[in-house]
Amino acid sequence: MFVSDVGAASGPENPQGFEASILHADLDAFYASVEQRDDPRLRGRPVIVGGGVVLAASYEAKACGVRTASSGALARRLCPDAIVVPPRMSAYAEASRAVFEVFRQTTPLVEGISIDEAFLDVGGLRKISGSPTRIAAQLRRDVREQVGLPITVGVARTKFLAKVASAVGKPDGLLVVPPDREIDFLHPLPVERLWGVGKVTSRKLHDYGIGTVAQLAALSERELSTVVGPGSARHLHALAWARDPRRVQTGRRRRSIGAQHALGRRQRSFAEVESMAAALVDRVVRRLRAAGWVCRTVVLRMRFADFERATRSITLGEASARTEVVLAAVRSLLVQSQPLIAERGLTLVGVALTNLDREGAEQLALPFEPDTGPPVAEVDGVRLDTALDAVRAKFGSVAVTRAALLGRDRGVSVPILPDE
DNA sequence: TCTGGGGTCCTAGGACCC
DNA sequence: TCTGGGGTCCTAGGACCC
Repeated sequence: MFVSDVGAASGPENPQGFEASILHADLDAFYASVEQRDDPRLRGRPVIVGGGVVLAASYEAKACGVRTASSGALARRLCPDAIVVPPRMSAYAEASRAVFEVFRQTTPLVEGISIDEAFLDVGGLRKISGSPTRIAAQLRRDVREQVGLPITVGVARTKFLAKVASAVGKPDGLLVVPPDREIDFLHPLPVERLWGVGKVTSRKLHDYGIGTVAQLAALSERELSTVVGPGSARHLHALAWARDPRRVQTGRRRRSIGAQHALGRRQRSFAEVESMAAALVDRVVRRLRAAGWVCRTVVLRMRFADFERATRSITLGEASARTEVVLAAVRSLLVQSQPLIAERGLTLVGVALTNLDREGAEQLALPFEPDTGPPVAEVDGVRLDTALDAVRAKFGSVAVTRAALLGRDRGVSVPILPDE
């Protein structure tokens, strides 16, 4: 029904402004494909990346019903022949860099969405590189030849349609949605294809008798808002009628940076939790500094035995990338949350830094904190970097008062909270 | 089935300021 | 005794995505 190969794509295209010139390029089963590329024995066989939870499944494994994010136990039951390999994050990061290099050879207008997908605007390239469809086909060949990975590309007039097109075109495909076929393409699809419809919204819609995009589109925005609220209604109604004015944006800056660690069901002492949080802080501020950022808000993420989540946050008086400042904030949030943790049992602890900003070098020159070098201490089985020890040595504790964090007290001579 | 590790965006109430 | 309006920031939570 729709163009799915280059040969069929050479028909007349629409006038400027209505042209399908946005590409959504999405690597297929990315981590698993990298593994199959690097180990010939894995080719053609079901491959699962990750142990406890499936991070990626090759298409051979997907054929057995294995899905990303399903539990490893279930995956092995569904697909006993699958080869399970541990993730090699640095290999994926390297592959991603190479693929994005190909993207940028194609057009400077590249908006990265994640490690394995991006939008490309090729609207102005017709004279140089040909039609968007031709460019998309060439891009797929280039990625295959230069990086050795399969990639699916969706081509459409809007980002959302391009994204849906690549999802429908998978694996290893090219799908073009011509502007005059958009509604025909979109309306038969299940509502879950709409960006912003997950588990909760999907249930609400189905309870209301809405299963397809066409059914959703038939509702007035007002009626839809009684089902999903005004914000979602506006957004979903627009998408269902193929309205999506967002442009491809280069150089979008990130909003937060974080690290987290699942703890399992075993009861942990508060000191143990604290040590893990300190290790997370260590990791995340290193990344922060390596990127040349400072943060102003520190968020403690928690998940409990019943899988409910909670966050607690604190905004600093002054942006910082200093380990001891972030550590003190996290410590204070942990102390604040201690009753909650004691009552509900912690199964995940995470630290996120938001309100990010670029900062000058003077902020990064720190009195006692090497930016590199191995962690030197081990507390409760968690390796810490020297900064924490320095803080402990200096203050006898890594907790400072909230007032100090908020910048109302200056310097290091702040009152210290009791360690217990 | 029993759950990892990274993110984004939106909403809403309260504090605070003018 | 009765009592405005608007704006920004902070905090927390919810939903969603890969």
